[in-house]
Amino acid sequence: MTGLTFNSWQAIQDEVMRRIHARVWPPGTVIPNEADLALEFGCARATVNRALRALAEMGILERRRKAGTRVALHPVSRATLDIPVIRQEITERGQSYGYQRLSCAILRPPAEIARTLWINPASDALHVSALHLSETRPFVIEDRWINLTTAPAAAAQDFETLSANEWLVVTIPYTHGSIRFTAAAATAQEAELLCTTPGAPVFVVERLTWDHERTVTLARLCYGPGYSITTGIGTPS
Amino acid sequence: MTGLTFNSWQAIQDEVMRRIHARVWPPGTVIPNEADLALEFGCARATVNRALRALAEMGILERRRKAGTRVALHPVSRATLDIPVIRQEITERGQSYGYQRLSCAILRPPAEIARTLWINPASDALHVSALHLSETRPFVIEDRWINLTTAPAAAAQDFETLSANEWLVVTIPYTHGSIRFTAAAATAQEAELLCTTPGAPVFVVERLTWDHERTVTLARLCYGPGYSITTGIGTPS
DNA sequence: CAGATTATTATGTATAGACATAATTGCAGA
DNA sequence: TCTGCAATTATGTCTATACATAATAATCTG
Repeated sequence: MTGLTFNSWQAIQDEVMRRIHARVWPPGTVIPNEADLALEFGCARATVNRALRALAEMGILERRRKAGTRVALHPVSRATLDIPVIRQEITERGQSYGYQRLSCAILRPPAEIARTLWINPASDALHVSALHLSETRPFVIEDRWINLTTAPAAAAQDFETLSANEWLVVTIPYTHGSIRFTAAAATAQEAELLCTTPGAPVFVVERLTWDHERTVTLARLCYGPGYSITTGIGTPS
Repeated sequence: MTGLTFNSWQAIQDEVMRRIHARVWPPGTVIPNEADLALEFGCARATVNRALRALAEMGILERRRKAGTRVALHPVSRATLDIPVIRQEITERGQSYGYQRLSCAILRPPAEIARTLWINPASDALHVSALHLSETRPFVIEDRWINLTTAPAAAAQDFETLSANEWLVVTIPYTHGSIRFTAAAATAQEAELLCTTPGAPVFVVERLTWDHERTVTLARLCYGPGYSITTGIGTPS
């Protein structure tokens, strides 16, 4: 008996975390139910629910109706990354942003692109490639295909001064998507644009976005050597 | 007046999303307050709060006390990645897992490592390097330094059959940490271990974990060519 | 008029009670 | 014994009300 009453959901969260850390509730343990915990902590069940739900969202607890709440066996660390618009990514580092369009054309996409975008391989799509600069130095190559069925307004744009990256976020909303991170060797063309040598390791981000049932755009962002993404993990506490 | 009543927080969330998409509330708009929305939707304020809070966590809305709730200007896409234990990462792909320890020794860490781990450069730390295999093929090189002040029990382990990766998660808890993703060129040693050529692009993940005020471990995971991390973005809807 | 103080307001959170829902458990019938 | 239905149970959620808190707006004072 602690005798103390925890009256905020944060305090309850901390106490639950403390017990998990202290191995009072080792991984795999089914912890007492909400009603019992509420009684022990001297608070309402809703408050306990709030605390446990937040921990479940972080991947520390696993909850299932009727089965109860258990401490996750493999506490996978969950990292949330914010992927800003490229301009923002650069200006947030206190550097000046530059943009240079390389090409913009409506053309027949390669078979693989057509398949990924779920469009008829015989129909056209908008292809835009551009270079984003940080302090006059090349930062990232943007190679993008836009589904004109979903975003017909894109055909009227030339993306000469405004990047497709920015135009899309303020014009064509998306409901969901997927993102992929890889390391690749720079092609001859990429190397030249990024002022590096062919075969140099580049960080590649591929994004595919959807608006409900339709694909919006497929973007391949190719970051030069030295680029890294950093974020925090674990309980922000 | 819609006349319809939205009685679940999910329905309210959907309706708010619909209005944002339909540009009824374009980016930057301050939306009506919770009380008014509750009245309009015919539900309790707590229900509206639940819906809006979830959207704020996703980065779609920005909320501040008194100032109100506004639609985010730059809807940064937020991706949450689950970083599992390496064994799990491999077995979840339906492949067999193999482990091979390369070295394990208590020694004086390089200056940079000591600084990152916040330990006295004159004191020792535990260094472990290992190779994780997927279907007998090299998958990732683990190069790790463990702070023996925080995890003294690690000194008694030889990590011959159980990887430090797994031993740590079940033995030494951590409260928070940071993670970094980069592309790098394989060194001669890394190339040999990963059965590739020196200079080949490798995907590098660096993780530093803390337990309250003390560092626990610094791990560098070096994934062979072809490796990629994929995750979803946007509203899981 | 500047600066400090107070009022207002929107979000944040707690509570008690109720009902909804999913999933397990156990019982009953074939 | 196996199958299927029903009881149980823990989480999930909604409501109405209340108070806390932070930040802005308004007001008062030197």
